[in-house]
Amino acid sequence: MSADPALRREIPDATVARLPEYLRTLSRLAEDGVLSVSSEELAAEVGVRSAQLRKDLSHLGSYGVRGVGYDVETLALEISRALGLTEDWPVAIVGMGNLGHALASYSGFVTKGFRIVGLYDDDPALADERVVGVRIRPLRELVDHHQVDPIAIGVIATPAPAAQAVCDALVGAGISSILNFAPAVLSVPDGVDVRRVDLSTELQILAFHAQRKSLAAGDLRTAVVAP
Amino acid sequence: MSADPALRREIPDATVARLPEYLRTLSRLAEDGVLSVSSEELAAEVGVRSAQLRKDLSHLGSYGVRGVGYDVETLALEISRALGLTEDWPVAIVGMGNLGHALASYSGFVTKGFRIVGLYDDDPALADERVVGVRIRPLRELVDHHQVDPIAIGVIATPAPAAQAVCDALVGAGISSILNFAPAVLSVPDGVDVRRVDLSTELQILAFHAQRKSLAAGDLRTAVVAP
DNA sequence: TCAACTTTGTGCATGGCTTCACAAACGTCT
DNA sequence: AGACGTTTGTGAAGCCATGCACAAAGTTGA
Repeated sequence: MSADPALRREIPDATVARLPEYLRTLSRLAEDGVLSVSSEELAAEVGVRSAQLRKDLSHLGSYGVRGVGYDVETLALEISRALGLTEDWPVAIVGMGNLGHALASYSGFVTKGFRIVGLYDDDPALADERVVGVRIRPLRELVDHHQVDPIAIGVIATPAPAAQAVCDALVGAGISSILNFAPAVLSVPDGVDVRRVDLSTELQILAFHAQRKSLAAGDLRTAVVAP
Repeated sequence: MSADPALRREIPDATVARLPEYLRTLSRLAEDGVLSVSSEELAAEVGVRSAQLRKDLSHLGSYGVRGVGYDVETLALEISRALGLTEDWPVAIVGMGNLGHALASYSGFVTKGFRIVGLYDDDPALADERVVGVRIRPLRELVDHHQVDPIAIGVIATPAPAAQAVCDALVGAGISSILNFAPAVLSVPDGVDVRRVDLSTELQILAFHAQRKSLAAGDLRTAVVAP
């Protein structure tokens, strides 16, 4: 017998990025009372090819039954395990402006797997306000909090100029997983993971494709440029 | 002489996704009074390899000077042109809960290139409220608005169950670029671009890496599983 | 029990992206 | 004017991810 492949082998980043999507869809199917799905059906729901789905799942182990498909509950559990969602991860949000408030009350957060344990902002106007049952505190209190009740993931929702300083504070406190909503590139030591979510980057990518479409749709600008 | 490569050749998706980052960094350098950068310097700022930066830029044309580097202003302008940001794109946001409010007042929006022209929500409690100078209206008024004053990009910030219906409404009105913040996979006809930003997906990816780190750091779970 | 049918798991080919390494091109200094 | 040092732009190689196609493995029905 071999050990769980999820814990031994390397899972490609591209696969990891798709697992949350599979999990979400499986959860919805489970709620709808669906007991079993084929790779073809699940792939159609998620919007990927069935071969890709099967290859992705093969990195976790072999949880399907040939001729039948996958048991929805089992597969959801195995993906949860692979992602590390069988226990809750404590999350702190720094920067409680509009975005911070939105994130704190976002339903996705309450989803199994994550728990908000700290909200931080140095603006005195926000001090002691409560959001989803957690009190907003000044950032300097984060270190003490982390020592008593460890924080696994730090979310930065401050304006861009403050982001690096906040990041340094988080890293200094010993937090090594950071989700950054500020439009800034953070420099961190090795071993710290940063993921960035940036609204304006996404808009700009959409603008690029929109421009291509409008040019392709008979706009004559290319012809004007060429002699 | 050939026409602008940005308008004739295909720019790889991976490159397009990095251009906004280059542009943001160049804008910051320009504000700091920097006139010229080498690919090495700019790549270090952005966090990519210099060879990658040069290859990315080569898809736009040849705007560098050998032995010197790139003129900051010129390069910023050319990237703006390639992304289609030399004119403003009208944006509408649907769903004005916490997230919608945060997006509307997000500074990234006001950045050159985008302009909020419509805010929509069917909740009567929000009707006629003004955010950043724009009045919130019921979604059914979007079609009329779009006919008078075209909307290029639609942003969906509703809860997941409403997302597909809102998407259908946007597509029906003739909008073909959509940014989706709801945790749902949208099905759209060919020719419509959808980009999704999902908080919980990002958190789950972080959780995966955090778990790997904690396992690698001497946790004995793998040893227990193996015989 | 056995044949027919379904669906998984995966070797292999294909395509795209990243990285390397270097010639070509430019400025500078003598 | 010419040699030298620097930096770009790009062919070529390597790497990773995707998609194809099929054998293996399971179920169903007779």
